[in-house]
Amino acid sequence: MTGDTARPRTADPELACPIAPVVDIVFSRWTTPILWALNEYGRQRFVELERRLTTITAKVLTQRLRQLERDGLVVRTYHPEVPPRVEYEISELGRSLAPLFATLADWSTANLGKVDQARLDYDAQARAGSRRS
Amino acid sequence: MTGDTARPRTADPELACPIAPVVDIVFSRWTTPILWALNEYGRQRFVELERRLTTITAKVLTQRLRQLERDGLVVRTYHPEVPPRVEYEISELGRSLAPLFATLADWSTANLGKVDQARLDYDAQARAGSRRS
DNA sequence: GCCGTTACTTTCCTCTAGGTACCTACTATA
DNA sequence: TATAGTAGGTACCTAGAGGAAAGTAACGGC
Repeated sequence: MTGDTARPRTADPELACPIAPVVDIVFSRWTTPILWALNEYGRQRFVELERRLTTITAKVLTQRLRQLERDGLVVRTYHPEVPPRVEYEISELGRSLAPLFATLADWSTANLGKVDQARLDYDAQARAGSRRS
Repeated sequence: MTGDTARPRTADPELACPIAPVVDIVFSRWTTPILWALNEYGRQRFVELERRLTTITAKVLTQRLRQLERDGLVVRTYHPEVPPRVEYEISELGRSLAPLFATLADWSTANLGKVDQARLDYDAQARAGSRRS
Protein backbone atom coordinates (compact mmCIF):
# COMPACT_ATOMS: atom_id res chain seq x y z
CA MET A 1 0.00 0.00 0.00
CA THR A 2 2.88 2.33 0.58
CA GLY A 3 3.58 4.52 -2.41
CA ASP A 4 1.06 2.95 -4.72
CA THR A 5 0.01 6.27 -6.11
CA ALA A 6 3.40 7.87 -5.63
CA ARG A 7 5.22 8.77 -8.83
CA PRO A 8 8.54 6.97 -9.33
CA ARG A 9 10.18 10.40 -9.29
CA THR A 10 13.20 10.47 -11.53
CA ALA A 11 15.07 12.64 -9.03
CA ASP A 12 15.98 16.10 -10.32
CA PRO A 13 18.07 15.37 -13.38
CA GLU A 14 15.91 17.68 -15.42
CA LEU A 15 16.90 20.84 -13.65
CA ALA A 16 18.24 22.18 -16.90
CA CYS A 17 15.10 21.37 -18.82
CA PRO A 18 11.80 23.21 -18.27
CA ILE A 19 9.75 20.62 -20.14
CA ALA A 20 10.98 17.75 -18.01
CA PRO A 21 7.99 17.64 -15.64
CA VAL A 22 5.55 17.36 -18.52
CA VAL A 23 7.58 14.62 -20.13
CA ASP A 24 7.43 12.79 -16.83
CA ILE A 25 3.66 13.06 -16.74
CA VAL A 26 2.70 12.54 -20.35
CA PHE A 27 5.42 10.35 -21.80
CA SER A 28 6.11 7.82 -19.15
CA ARG A 29 5.75 4.21 -20.22
CA TRP A 30 2.35 3.15 -21.64
CA THR A 31 0.71 6.51 -21.04
CA THR A 32 0.67 7.60 -24.67
CA PRO A 33 -0.93 4.41 -26.00
CA ILE A 34 -3.53 4.56 -23.25
CA LEU A 35 -4.36 8.21 -23.80
CA TRP A 36 -4.42 7.65 -27.54
CA ALA A 37 -6.81 4.73 -27.23
CA LEU A 38 -9.12 6.64 -24.92
CA ASN A 39 -9.05 9.67 -27.14
CA GLU A 40 -9.55 7.71 -30.34
CA TYR A 41 -12.17 5.16 -29.27
CA GLY A 42 -13.89 7.04 -26.45
CA ARG A 43 -15.04 5.73 -23.11
CA GLN A 44 -14.00 2.14 -22.58
CA ARG A 45 -14.07 -0.58 -19.97
CA PHE A 46 -10.97 -2.05 -18.41
CA VAL A 47 -10.94 -5.24 -20.48
CA GLU A 48 -11.45 -3.34 -23.71
CA LEU A 49 -8.35 -1.31 -23.04
CA GLU A 50 -6.47 -4.41 -22.00
CA ARG A 51 -7.36 -6.17 -25.24
CA ARG A 52 -6.56 -3.13 -27.34
CA LEU A 53 -3.09 -2.68 -25.85
CA THR A 54 -2.37 -6.30 -26.55
CA THR A 55 0.87 -6.75 -24.67
CA ILE A 56 0.12 -4.84 -21.46
CA THR A 57 -0.56 -6.79 -18.29
CA ALA A 58 -3.54 -6.09 -16.06
CA LYS A 59 -1.31 -5.03 -13.21
CA VAL A 60 0.55 -2.42 -15.19
CA LEU A 61 -2.61 -1.18 -16.86
CA THR A 62 -4.15 -0.62 -13.44
CA GLN A 63 -1.05 1.23 -12.28
CA ARG A 64 -0.94 3.51 -15.29
CA LEU A 65 -4.68 4.22 -15.19
CA ARG A 66 -4.45 5.14 -11.50
CA GLN A 67 -1.56 7.44 -12.27
CA LEU A 68 -3.41 9.09 -15.12
CA GLU A 69 -6.50 9.43 -12.96
CA ARG A 70 -4.47 11.05 -10.20
CA ASP A 71 -2.95 13.47 -12.69
CA GLY A 72 -6.43 14.40 -13.87
CA LEU A 73 -5.91 13.17 -17.42
CA VAL A 74 -8.37 10.30 -17.18
CA VAL A 75 -11.74 9.96 -15.50
CA ARG A 76 -12.68 6.69 -13.88
CA THR A 77 -16.29 5.72 -13.32
CA TYR A 78 -17.03 2.79 -11.07
CA HIS A 79 -20.39 1.04 -11.32
CA PRO A 80 -20.99 -1.13 -8.25
CA GLU A 81 -22.86 -3.75 -10.20
CA VAL A 82 -22.96 -7.51 -10.01
CA PRO A 83 -19.88 -8.13 -12.10
CA PRO A 84 -18.06 -4.90 -11.39
CA ARG A 85 -18.03 -2.47 -14.27
CA VAL A 86 -15.51 0.32 -14.57
CA GLU A 87 -15.29 2.80 -17.37
CA TYR A 88 -12.44 5.05 -18.28
CA GLU A 89 -12.58 8.15 -20.41
CA ILE A 90 -10.23 10.95 -21.22
CA SER A 91 -10.75 14.15 -19.26
CA GLU A 92 -10.90 17.66 -20.61
CA LEU A 93 -7.36 18.18 -19.39
CA GLY A 94 -6.31 15.02 -21.19
CA ARG A 95 -8.05 16.14 -24.34
CA SER A 96 -6.06 19.37 -24.21
CA LEU A 97 -3.05 17.28 -25.14
CA ALA A 98 -4.52 16.64 -28.58
CA PRO A 99 -2.64 19.44 -30.40
CA LEU A 100 0.57 18.24 -28.81
CA PHE A 101 -0.03 14.74 -30.06
CA ALA A 102 -0.92 16.12 -33.46
CA THR A 103 2.37 18.02 -33.62
CA LEU A 104 4.11 14.82 -32.67
CA ALA A 105 2.32 12.86 -35.37
CA ASP A 106 3.25 15.49 -37.92
CA TRP A 107 6.90 15.39 -36.98
CA SER A 108 6.71 11.62 -37.14
CA THR A 109 5.40 11.42 -40.70
CA ALA A 110 7.82 14.10 -41.81
CA ASN A 111 11.01 12.94 -40.12
CA LEU A 112 10.81 9.35 -38.99
CA GLY A 113 12.28 8.29 -42.31
CA LYS A 114 15.25 10.57 -41.76
CA VAL A 115 15.90 8.97 -38.40
CA ASP A 116 15.83 5.52 -40.00
CA GLN A 117 18.22 6.69 -42.69
CA ALA A 118 20.54 8.22 -40.11
CA ARG A 119 20.62 4.90 -38.30
CA LEU A 120 21.45 3.02 -41.47
CA ASP A 121 24.24 5.46 -42.24
CA TYR A 122 25.61 5.30 -38.71
CA ASP A 123 25.56 1.51 -38.62
CA ALA A 124 27.19 1.30 -42.04
CA GLN A 125 29.95 3.63 -40.93
CA ALA A 126 30.42 1.69 -37.73
CA ARG A 127 30.67 -1.59 -39.66
CA ALA A 128 33.15 0.00 -42.05
CA GLY A 129 35.37 0.34 -39.01
CA SER A 130 35.81 4.07 -39.33
CA ARG A 131 35.39 4.36 -35.59
CA ARG A 132 38.08 2.59 -33.65
CA SER A 133 39.86 0.02 -35.80
CA MET B 1 30.23 -4.51 -27.90
CA THR B 2 27.09 -6.45 -28.66
CA GLY B 3 24.10 -4.21 -28.81
CA ASP B 4 25.82 -1.05 -27.71
CA THR B 5 24.10 1.03 -30.29
CA ALA B 6 21.00 -1.14 -30.37
CA ARG B 7 17.88 0.50 -29.02
CA PRO B 8 16.40 -1.24 -25.99
CA ARG B 9 13.25 -1.82 -28.07
CA THR B 10 10.21 -1.75 -25.91
CA ALA B 11 8.71 -4.62 -27.87
CA ASP B 12 5.56 -3.71 -29.77
CA PRO B 13 3.23 -2.51 -27.06
CA GLU B 14 2.54 0.63 -29.01
CA LEU B 15 0.78 -1.05 -31.88
CA ALA B 16 -2.30 0.96 -31.12
CA CYS B 17 -0.44 4.25 -31.04
CA PRO B 18 1.04 5.88 -34.14
CA ILE B 19 3.18 8.30 -32.17
CA ALA B 20 4.85 5.58 -30.15
CA PRO B 21 8.02 5.35 -32.29
CA VAL B 22 8.68 9.07 -31.93
CA VAL B 23 8.13 8.93 -28.20
CA ASP B 24 10.68 6.17 -28.09
CA ILE B 25 13.22 8.27 -29.95
CA VAL B 26 12.66 11.71 -28.50
CA PHE B 27 11.39 11.10 -24.99
CA SER B 28 13.48 8.29 -23.68
CA ARG B 29 15.32 9.03 -20.48
CA TRP B 30 17.72 12.02 -20.47
CA THR B 31 17.20 12.81 -24.14
CA THR B 32 15.09 15.90 -23.62
CA PRO B 33 17.46 17.57 -21.16
CA ILE B 34 20.37 16.83 -23.48
CA LEU B 35 18.62 18.11 -26.58
CA TRP B 36 17.40 21.14 -24.67
CA ALA B 37 20.88 21.96 -23.42
CA LEU B 38 22.39 21.60 -26.88
CA ASN B 39 19.65 23.67 -28.43
CA GLU B 40 19.78 26.38 -25.78
CA TYR B 41 23.52 26.75 -25.23
CA GLY B 42 24.85 25.63 -28.59
CA ARG B 43 27.83 23.43 -29.35
CA GLN B 44 29.37 22.04 -26.20
CA ARG B 45 32.07 19.68 -25.04
CA PHE B 46 31.39 16.49 -23.16
CA VAL B 47 32.31 17.85 -19.74
CA GLU B 48 30.23 20.96 -20.22
CA LEU B 49 27.17 18.81 -20.81
CA GLU B 50 28.08 16.60 -17.91
CA ARG B 51 28.34 19.57 -15.58
CA ARG B 52 25.13 21.11 -16.86
CA LEU B 53 23.08 17.94 -16.37
CA THR B 54 24.34 17.76 -12.82
CA THR B 55 23.14 14.32 -11.83
CA ILE B 56 23.93 12.34 -14.98
CA THR B 57 26.85 9.94 -14.93
CA ALA B 58 29.51 9.90 -17.65
CA LYS B 59 28.56 6.43 -18.71
CA VAL B 60 24.91 7.22 -19.28
CA LEU B 61 25.72 10.52 -20.95
CA THR B 62 27.92 8.68 -23.41
CA GLN B 63 25.20 6.13 -24.09
CA ARG B 64 22.52 8.77 -24.70
CA LEU B 65 24.78 10.89 -26.89
CA ARG B 66 25.67 7.87 -29.01
CA GLN B 67 22.01 7.06 -29.36
CA LEU B 68 21.14 10.61 -30.35
CA GLU B 69 24.04 10.65 -32.79
CA ARG B 70 22.84 7.42 -34.34
CA ASP B 71 19.34 8.82 -34.68
CA GLY B 72 20.76 11.86 -36.45
CA LEU B 73 19.58 14.32 -33.81
CA VAL B 74 23.05 15.24 -32.59
CA VAL B 75 26.32 15.78 -34.43
CA ARG B 76 29.55 14.67 -32.80
CA THR B 77 32.87 16.21 -33.77
CA TYR B 78 36.04 14.54 -32.60
CA HIS B 79 39.28 16.51 -32.47
CA PRO B 80 42.24 14.16 -32.12
CA GLU B 81 44.23 16.60 -30.03
CA VAL B 82 46.51 16.19 -27.09
CA PRO B 83 43.82 16.11 -24.47
CA PRO B 84 41.02 14.71 -26.56
CA ARG B 85 38.34 17.20 -27.44
CA VAL B 86 34.88 16.24 -28.55
CA GLU B 87 32.11 18.65 -29.37
CA TYR B 88 28.43 17.95 -29.62
CA GLU B 89 25.85 20.07 -31.36
CA ILE B 90 22.25 19.67 -32.31
CA SER B 91 21.64 18.68 -35.92
CA GLU B 92 19.16 20.22 -38.30
CA LEU B 93 16.89 17.26 -37.71
CA GLY B 94 17.21 17.81 -33.98
CA ARG B 95 16.45 21.49 -34.37
CA SER B 96 13.26 20.57 -36.22
CA LEU B 97 11.95 19.38 -32.87
CA ALA B 98 11.90 22.96 -31.60
CA PRO B 99 8.21 23.66 -32.34
CA LEU B 100 7.31 20.40 -30.66
CA PHE B 101 9.22 21.39 -27.54
CA ALA B 102 7.60 24.82 -27.71
CA THR B 103 4.13 23.25 -27.78
CA LEU B 104 5.16 21.15 -24.83
CA ALA B 105 6.40 24.17 -22.91
CA ASP B 106 3.16 26.00 -23.64
CA TRP B 107 1.06 23.12 -22.39
CA SER B 108 3.28 22.99 -19.35
CA THR B 109 2.80 26.60 -18.32
CA ALA B 110 -0.91 26.39 -19.05
CA ASN B 111 -1.77 23.07 -17.41
CA LEU B 112 0.91 21.90 -15.02
CA GLY B 113 -0.93 23.67 -12.21
CA LYS B 114 -4.08 21.74 -13.03
CA VAL B 115 -2.20 18.48 -12.77
CA ASP B 116 -0.85 19.47 -9.38
CA GLN B 117 -4.33 20.42 -8.24
CA ALA B 118 -5.73 17.13 -9.53
CA ARG B 119 -3.14 15.27 -7.51
CA LEU B 120 -3.98 17.20 -4.37
CA ASP B 121 -7.67 16.47 -4.86
CA TYR B 122 -7.05 12.80 -5.56
CA ASP B 123 -4.80 12.37 -2.55
CA ALA B 124 -7.26 14.20 -0.32
CA GLN B 125 -10.08 11.94 -1.48
CA ALA B 126 -7.93 8.88 -0.98
CA ARG B 127 -7.02 9.94 2.54
CA ALA B 128 -10.68 10.62 3.29
CA GLY B 129 -11.11 6.89 2.79
CA SER B 130 -13.76 7.22 0.11
CA ARG B 131 -12.05 4.47 -1.84
CA ARG B 132 -12.12 1.06 -0.12
CA SER B 133 -12.68 0.53 3.59
C1' DG C 1 -22.11 -26.54 -5.29
C1' DC C 2 -19.24 -25.04 -8.66
C1' DC C 3 -18.08 -22.22 -12.66
C1' DG C 4 -17.68 -17.95 -15.02
C1' DT C 5 -17.19 -12.96 -15.17
C1' DT C 6 -14.99 -8.35 -13.93
C1' DA C 7 -11.66 -5.51 -12.07
C1' DC C 8 -8.61 -5.63 -9.78
C1' DT C 9 -4.75 -7.05 -5.76
C1' DT C 10 -0.97 -9.63 -4.16
C1' DT C 11 2.98 -12.44 -4.33
C1' DC C 12 6.90 -13.94 -6.45
C1' DC C 13 10.35 -13.69 -9.89
C1' DT C 14 13.21 -11.87 -13.64
C1' DC C 15 15.64 -8.64 -16.26
C1' DT C 16 17.89 -4.68 -17.24
C1' DA C 17 18.73 0.26 -16.91
C1' DG C 18 21.59 2.77 -14.45
C1' DG C 19 25.17 3.60 -10.63
C1' DT C 20 30.06 2.92 -8.71
C1' DA C 21 34.43 2.31 -9.45
C1' DC C 22 38.46 1.59 -11.92
C1' DC C 23 40.90 1.47 -16.41
C1' DT C 24 42.90 3.55 -20.87
C1' DA C 25 46.22 7.03 -23.73
C1' DC C 26 48.46 11.24 -23.98
C1' DT C 27 50.45 15.43 -22.53
C1' DA C 28 51.39 19.64 -19.72
C1' DT C 29 52.56 21.22 -15.49
C1' DA C 30 54.47 21.41 -10.88
C1' DT D 1 57.99 11.59 -10.42
C1' DA D 2 53.54 12.46 -9.92
C1' DT D 3 49.37 14.58 -10.78
C1' DA D 4 45.63 16.59 -13.37
C1' DG D 5 42.57 16.67 -17.22
C1' DT D 6 39.63 14.65 -21.38
C1' DA D 7 36.59 11.32 -23.29
C1' DG D 8 35.50 7.71 -22.81
C1' DG D 9 35.48 1.90 -22.01
C1' DT D 10 34.59 -2.00 -18.99
C1' DA D 11 33.29 -4.94 -15.08
C1' DC D 12 30.44 -5.53 -11.28
C1' DC D 13 26.32 -4.70 -8.57
C1' DT D 14 21.85 -3.13 -7.08
C1' DA D 15 17.22 -1.18 -7.22
C1' DG D 16 13.17 -1.17 -9.22
C1' DA D 17 10.02 -1.72 -13.12
C1' DG D 18 7.49 -4.98 -15.15
C1' DG D 19 5.75 -9.96 -16.14
C1' DA D 20 3.21 -14.43 -14.64
C1' DA D 21 0.09 -16.47 -12.03
C1' DA D 22 -2.94 -17.03 -8.40
C1' DG D 23 -6.27 -14.98 -5.18
C1' DT D 24 -10.66 -12.07 -4.10
C1' DA D 25 -15.55 -10.43 -3.76
C1' DA D 26 -20.00 -10.72 -5.32
C1' DC D 27 -23.49 -12.60 -7.91
C1' DG D 28 -26.06 -15.24 -11.84
C1' DG D 29 -26.54 -19.39 -14.16
C1' DC D 30 -26.49 -24.43 -14.65
